[in-house]
Amino acid sequence: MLSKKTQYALKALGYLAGKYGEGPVLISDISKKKKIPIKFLETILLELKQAGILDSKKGKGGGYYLLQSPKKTTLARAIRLVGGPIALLPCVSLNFYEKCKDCDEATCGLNKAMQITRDATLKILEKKTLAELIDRAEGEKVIGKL
Amino acid sequence: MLSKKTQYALKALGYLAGKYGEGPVLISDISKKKKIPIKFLETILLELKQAGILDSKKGKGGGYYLLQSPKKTTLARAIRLVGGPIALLPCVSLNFYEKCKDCDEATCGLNKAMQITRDATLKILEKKTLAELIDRAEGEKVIGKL
DNA sequence: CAATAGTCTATCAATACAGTAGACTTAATT
DNA sequence: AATTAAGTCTACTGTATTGATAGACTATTG
Repeated sequence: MLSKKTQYALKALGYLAGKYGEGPVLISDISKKKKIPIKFLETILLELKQAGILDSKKGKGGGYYLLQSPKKTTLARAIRLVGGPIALLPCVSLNFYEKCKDCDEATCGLNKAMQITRDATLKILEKKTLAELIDRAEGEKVIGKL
Repeated sequence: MLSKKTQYALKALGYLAGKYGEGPVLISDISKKKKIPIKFLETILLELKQAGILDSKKGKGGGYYLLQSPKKTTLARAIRLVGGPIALLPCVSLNFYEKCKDCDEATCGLNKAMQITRDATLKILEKKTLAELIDRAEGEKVIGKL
């Protein structure tokens, strides 16, 4: 399960994707439209900025916006940035690998099964992008432009 | 990420799969071989018994054993029993579904992406069984028999 | 009856998760 | 320069979940 934080992050990114090219979007706007507690959202957006996928402008007329076209950022990347590993076990994680103590990966059946699962999941999450997160009721105008 | 509990459960089940048909296996045996804290393991095995995938015998010569051939129990089932949902979001979970408040599943991009991911994951976990968890260094003798 | 082995009840510490408060900085507008 | 709008930073806090343990109890075998 993705944490609430990760869910909020993806929702917010989807919203920003729908507004890509329209300049900075207010935190409070995202918060209202996506029903995300504003203070929590602040910390999430900041984290995404520091990770280099968002940028922001301070002061009047400020807000957050995607640095790149929504199609440039995969869901796998977004999830990893705020939510950590995608794999089901540390010993099969590509980005957060940790060796299993007391079990030989070469012969461990669990390791192999989880590796295959991970590959199937990644095949999708590395292909899908923030553009896919745009709500189909709201974002029709933008989707064509990408 | 699977919880420690789920990992332990899968390891234990893999071990029992390797001993299928050899009678009851001691908790302490599983604990030692798979390096699982014995008291924690006790509660896990009990849970698996109550869920109907293991059975046990008390007293001398007792222990735990699989009720059915390892090939009869899928990894998806085992994971759900002790670890809960496999899907990444409640709103795309088949067994632990919860409606998203404030978001329409028909148009939500996130919902759709996570549904596709879930399907890919399940396609594997519903096919793989406890037999696949048998350590390839230990279980050679048994695998042929299944 | 003694020894063995699973079962039940209760509890605990540590961590992660979800969320909040408030002071502070930066930028645009008047 | 003053005002206002907006993001940034520091520091909490409560709750739930996770991972684990202790000890008494029950059932079975020889």
